[in-house]
Amino acid sequence: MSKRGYHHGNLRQALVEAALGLIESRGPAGFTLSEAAKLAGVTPAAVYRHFAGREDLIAEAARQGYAIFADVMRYAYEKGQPSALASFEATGRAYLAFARQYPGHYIAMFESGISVNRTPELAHEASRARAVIERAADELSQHIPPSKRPPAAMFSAHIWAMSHGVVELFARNSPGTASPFPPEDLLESGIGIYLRGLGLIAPDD
Amino acid sequence: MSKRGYHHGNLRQALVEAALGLIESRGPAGFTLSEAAKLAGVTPAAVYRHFAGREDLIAEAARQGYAIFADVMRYAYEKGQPSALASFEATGRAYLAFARQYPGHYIAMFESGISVNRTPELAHEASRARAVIERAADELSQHIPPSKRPPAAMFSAHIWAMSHGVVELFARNSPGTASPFPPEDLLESGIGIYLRGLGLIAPDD
DNA sequence: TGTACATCAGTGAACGCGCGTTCACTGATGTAC
DNA sequence: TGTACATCAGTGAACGCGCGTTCACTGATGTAC
Repeated sequence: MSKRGYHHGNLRQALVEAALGLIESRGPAGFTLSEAAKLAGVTPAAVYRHFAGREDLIAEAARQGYAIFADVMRYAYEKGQPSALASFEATGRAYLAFARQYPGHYIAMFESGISVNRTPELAHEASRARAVIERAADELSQHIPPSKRPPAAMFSAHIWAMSHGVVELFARNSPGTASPFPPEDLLESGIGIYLRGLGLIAPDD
Repeated sequence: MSKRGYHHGNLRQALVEAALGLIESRGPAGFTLSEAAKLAGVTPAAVYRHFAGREDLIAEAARQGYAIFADVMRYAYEKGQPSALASFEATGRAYLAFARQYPGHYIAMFESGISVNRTPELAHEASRARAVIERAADELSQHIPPSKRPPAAMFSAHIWAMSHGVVELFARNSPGTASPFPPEDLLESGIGIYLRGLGLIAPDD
């Protein structure tokens, strides 16, 4: 807002933010290159100075989302240390917190239909995020007797799936469906029951 | 295919099926009224003899999806009777089976962005499906001591969330992400661990 | 400090396209007599 | 069985629209001297 004139200053980032706003308020299909340009106060053609096209803009929005996501998860993980259990639970909560706090990013990442391998940068950030969850799961799995220990990647997948399902089904103001419980409670209790099933927390809470 | 001529015969259903095919192969955004009409061998204008518009066609596709879904779930439920546990597990499996067998319907129902309350018929079928899952959860919850029994709606929500998450993250040929495990195994083991956490199946497999 | 100049971010007009939707129409079908 | 007629499913042309993308351009900015 400070600089006004022929040159924008930081159009690239302004476009990403406009795109995120549109995606958040109108859904992945409601996003339009032209409208993002208009929101940024610029002609559609100007977008091509910074991005190869429409898809490329979405990919960058998703990349920034994965970057934030990975940071948030890692922070939660570290805060839970040295307890493997606390770390694991914290990353689960962080997942939901991220989805609520950055809905535009979340949609760009998971609902826009763009491939995680579209650009190397995007793939890199995505795998960084995945690595945090898997490390948390791996440490936790050390506390299960090896004989009955499921692969760590499997229960990180379980938690990821439940988190994602809660977000998609119950955390969105999805039209017409009222959530029966606060999504935070739903996820927290779900993960709790799951961990009890793994013998990682006491059955008699 | 039997009747060819000026009148189509059963254009309404043909349009729904064309729409489902498009949604399945191109995603919810790739669906186009004009293209569905073309696929059905008809002018776009003809669609308006049977539907109020584009959205209305999608809503009908979703409605048919919920109708099948409810039937499939109920069948699984009944097959598992009189064991509450077997019924519950069967509905979980049926969820995934439905998603795989009717991908077009699944997308129309959960990813097209149309509200479940868009038409009374759609809302009706959707609540029928929900009722089956909730009944299965309710019966199962009878086997938990009342003092430590979570609301049935809560763990039907947990299972729904995990199922949906598995479908969205691991059961789609989602571009660029390879599933670490067969989704069926993932869901089966996830539900197993969860039920163990509720004390509904023995901790020692 | 002032001038000449290269750079390159953004303009504005234009494009071809497919979209959803409308409209007056046409002609196949089925029914009444 | 044959004819007249009402019905209404589908036609075909047209619409206005916003889209993503291209192109030659312009003018603000920053640098060299």
